[in-house]
Amino acid sequence: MVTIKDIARLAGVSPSTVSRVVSNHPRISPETSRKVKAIMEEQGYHPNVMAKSLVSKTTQTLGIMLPRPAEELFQNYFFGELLRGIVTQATRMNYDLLMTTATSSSDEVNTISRLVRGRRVDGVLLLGSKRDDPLIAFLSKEQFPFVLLGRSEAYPDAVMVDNNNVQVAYDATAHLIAQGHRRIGFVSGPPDLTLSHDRMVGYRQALEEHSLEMRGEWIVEGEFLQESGFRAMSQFMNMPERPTAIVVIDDNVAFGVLRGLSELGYRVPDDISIVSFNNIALSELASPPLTSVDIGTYQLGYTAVQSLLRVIGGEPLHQNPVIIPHRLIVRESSMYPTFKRS
Amino acid sequence: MVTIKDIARLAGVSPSTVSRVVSNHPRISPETSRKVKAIMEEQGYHPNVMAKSLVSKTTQTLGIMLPRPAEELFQNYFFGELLRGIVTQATRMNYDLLMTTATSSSDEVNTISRLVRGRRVDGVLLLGSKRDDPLIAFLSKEQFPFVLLGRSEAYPDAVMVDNNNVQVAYDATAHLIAQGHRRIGFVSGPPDLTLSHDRMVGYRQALEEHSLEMRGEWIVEGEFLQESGFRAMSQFMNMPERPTAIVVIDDNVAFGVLRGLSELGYRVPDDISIVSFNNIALSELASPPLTSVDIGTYQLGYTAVQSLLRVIGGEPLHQNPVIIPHRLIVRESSMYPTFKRS
DNA sequence: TATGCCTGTTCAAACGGTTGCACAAACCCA
DNA sequence: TGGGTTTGTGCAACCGTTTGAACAGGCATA
Repeated sequence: MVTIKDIARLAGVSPSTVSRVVSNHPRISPETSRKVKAIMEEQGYHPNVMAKSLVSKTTQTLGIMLPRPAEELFQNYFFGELLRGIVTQATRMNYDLLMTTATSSSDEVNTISRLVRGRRVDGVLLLGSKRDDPLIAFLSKEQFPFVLLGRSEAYPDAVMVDNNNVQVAYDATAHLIAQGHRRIGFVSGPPDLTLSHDRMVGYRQALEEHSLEMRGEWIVEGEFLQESGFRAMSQFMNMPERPTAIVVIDDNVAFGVLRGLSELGYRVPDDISIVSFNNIALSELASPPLTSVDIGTYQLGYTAVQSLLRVIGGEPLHQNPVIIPHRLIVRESSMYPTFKRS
Repeated sequence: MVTIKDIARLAGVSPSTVSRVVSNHPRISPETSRKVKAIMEEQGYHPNVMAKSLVSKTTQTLGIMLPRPAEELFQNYFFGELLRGIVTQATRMNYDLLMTTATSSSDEVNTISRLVRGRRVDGVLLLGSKRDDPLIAFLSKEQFPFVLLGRSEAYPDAVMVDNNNVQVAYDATAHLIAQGHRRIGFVSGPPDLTLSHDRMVGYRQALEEHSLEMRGEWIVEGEFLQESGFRAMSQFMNMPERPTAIVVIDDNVAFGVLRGLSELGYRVPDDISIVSFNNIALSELASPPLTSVDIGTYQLGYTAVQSLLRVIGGEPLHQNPVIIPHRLIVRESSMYPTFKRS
């Protein structure tokens, strides 16, 4: 392992001089700089990152905490796209990414506290938030830089990047109503997630504003898995008065819904219409192609990193939360009247 | 920031004693240990990771280098599942994961050299390998612990975790032959990837052994993207003598193939049969469900971490490369004769 | 009672850098 | 020509830990 001292010795200067060459200190003579740089190059010297951050108290690393259970997340295209946004922006800004996950949810705070108090990272990105999230509580109390990809009611001062998920769900539901549907169901995600909650609120709001019936049995809560969608369908379709359209919390779940319906012998959108959220690449390739709300997943990740770096740098935020715009992409799965007419 | 010195002062002992309490040194009296631990707890003390690794020369961190272009990878379910295997095993073994990617392919070696020479990580996981990969060359030369998720001909001593991709493709192709197909095409990935190369070899081997015709125009190379599959179809289906079955490099690409065929008005498997690789969760939900080779993606990631930790620990490897078993999952997309008969 | 061995703790150096301060040499200008 | 300023470099302290060596006191053994 070649260190700064080795370079110094070989160049016949002191370690401090080498250090200053590396950091382009203005008072280094061009000649020395050239000589030292040549030797560094020749020896393949890179400053030891640990030593550096020990004195600079900065790591050029962002922590990303995968929520529990991580399994669910990984099986979702959504995650890959989000991660892409995160990695792209972090790399561009010369930051590395440290990924951790806890082995159990009771271990979550411990895991992050290791990162934070061990000064392992300069800031933390929280992917998704529970409605009462101990991680947010911890990071707030520690006054450690973090950004929440999502929303927290309990900590309105937390820096957040999110969609307006109430509006997102409202738009999706309103679209179905505009298509003539009057009985609309909702396949939701885990109820303790802010995301599920917000979308549920939007769905309810849309029904209410149009004075449509809201039935408890038309709402099913599950996971972000295809299975959940699949199971929800056997529940729904056995009802005497079943919905004619369904809002689904996530495309992945919607794939399960489609499969469930096809196994039960129903056709989409003729027998029942579907809209879902996130608009992953495959939505377009489903049969039928899924109507879905594009929530700007890549931009979500990208922006979150941007905000986090701002927090770390102590720069002011223009606004909080940052709301990423969404857009309803209408495809065949919800083209009920039009489709039937044609 | 509370340091070991603060704890020492509050407990009325020396920093070395605190350090020894943390590491459960046998010569610490139970009483001291109790006292110090109480104070650590009260102060929320965690050892500074940087300082620790500066002296221990170990980081408890694994680097994972995302290949260029990262975009392609992220759009693939395959990646999420692989990452899940990696994260799970790393977390279980108390290692963190550092993700980097290069901004350009010329920057790849630089990026990894920063990690390696900066002693930022204890070992590196290389996801996928090009046939002549400068990263492998670099890591080999540096004698830095790394594991290749894939295969390298140029560096047979590198530690590798891989499928037998020749056999994988052979099995898939042989299955089509067994179904009665005689004209079989291949939609491949980027030719410089070992993966594409190996699967191409397996495909060729199967054809050869059954004395089937091998036509250059029946082979198309593309990216791991749906678009590639889509485009390949317009090429194939315009040929006077087109294949009756196609082997596709990846499920994601196969989705594009399916869409292409459906837009051109062909039915699968009646008009043309499809088999592909990786067996991502959605293969089952495609229409028709995709025949695909399950390559044990999760296990691939999981095992790679295991191997890497073994290399880092200087433990002997039982075998190299470690070959993860695969299994052909036959679904409707290749059920040509059966399907037609029924 | 002197000797050696535990036991529990402290001391100080080391890990590989950064940086404020000191200082010598060169330069400038009156 | 002498004072002040600038320029280029070195010294030494410091970041927060670990760890080998030293050491003081207690205990057992001969």
